[in-house]
Amino acid sequence: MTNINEYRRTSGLSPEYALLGLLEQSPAHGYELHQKLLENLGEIWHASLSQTYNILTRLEEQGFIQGTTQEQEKRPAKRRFRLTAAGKRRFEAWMSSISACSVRAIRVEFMTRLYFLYTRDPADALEAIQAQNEALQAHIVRLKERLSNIDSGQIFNCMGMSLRIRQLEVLVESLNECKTQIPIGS
Amino acid sequence: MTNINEYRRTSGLSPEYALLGLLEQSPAHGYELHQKLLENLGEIWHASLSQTYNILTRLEEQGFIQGTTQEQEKRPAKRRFRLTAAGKRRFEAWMSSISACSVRAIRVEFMTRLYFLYTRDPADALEAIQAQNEALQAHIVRLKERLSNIDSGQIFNCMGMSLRIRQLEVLVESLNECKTQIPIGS
DNA sequence: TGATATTAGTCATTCAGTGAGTATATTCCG
DNA sequence: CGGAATATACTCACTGAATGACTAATATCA
Repeated sequence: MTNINEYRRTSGLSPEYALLGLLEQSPAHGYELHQKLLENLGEIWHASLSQTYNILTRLEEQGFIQGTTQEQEKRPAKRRFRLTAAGKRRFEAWMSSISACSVRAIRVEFMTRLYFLYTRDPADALEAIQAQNEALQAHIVRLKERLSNIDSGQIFNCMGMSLRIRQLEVLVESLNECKTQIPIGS
Repeated sequence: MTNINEYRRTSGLSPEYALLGLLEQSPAHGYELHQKLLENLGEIWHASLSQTYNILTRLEEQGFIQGTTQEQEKRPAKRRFRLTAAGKRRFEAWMSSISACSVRAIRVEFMTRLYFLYTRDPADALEAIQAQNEALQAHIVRLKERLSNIDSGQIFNCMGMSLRIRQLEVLVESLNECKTQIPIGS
């Protein structure tokens, strides 16, 4: 039960979980992971190759993945990574969590989760949208309350907040539309 | 003409320019700047006090601001910052630039610029909205083209892109509404 | 009188993200 | 057939965003 370092902050939004998710599907080396990321989530994340390696290095230091070096005669060594038990736990915890209620977190992190949920079972994806939308709506209510407390003379604070609220409201609509685009078994 | 370091990348979105702008209004020390930021743009930026100091330190290293240490008997020294000529140039360049066409950049960076433009001359703010909106619309067109080139089997790439486009479209609407909320002389 | 808030700041650390560089193998084009 | 481009595979050093813990003094209120 080596759960050293297991509870770090839930990430400031990097493709970290996407990498864990890809590794959960099958072990791979960095270059390969970068390719898959581009292919499957390329419009969502924009990680450079070296950024990908950075994250992999960190994940290994934290014990979520483990790389085995494959020496190759002539060519430089490759590293094939696989998920550790701790990594699997981290990924699963993330899969059943809810994203922060910010436009970016939803568009990027939540969409990624949706992708992995969907590849397991489309029904899970629909459920996740439901849950996320409820969280979003609750958040919108809080923000509206906050907006009403801002001195209306502070027009830029008001505008900034209104703008944010409007974006979140549209996000809810968009997620509902997404539901209709996810093909389910039925 | 000391323009060493003058053309760095246009910032990955930190309250940097907000600080320059506040200093352009009048010299101040870090704590004070942090207060003003909270008051005037608190719903837009969320910089901690130490983050504010970090940025001030960097801006000084880069020669955009200059601090004079005021020794005080008993209390630790204060630093009062003022804008240098290079800092003034940097700020002005930013003031007449256009923000990146991302939701966050608009909600945060552009709104900040709007605030400073407005405090100078509300008419400038209206003009800036116009320019920014045109850039946004052009960007939306590009993104739509890109969307149409994504293999429609890549449903998550498609959804991510559609979502982003929708957000930007709403942003354009919102900015137009902002125009009506900005009181002008007339 | 003691607790708490305000003013004013430093320091160390983690993580995001970029750009340049290294090295080899394959493939394509003329 | 040779050279150029492209794909594979990765390292390193850096800037910068952001947080949290810490220091230290004064003012204020109960």
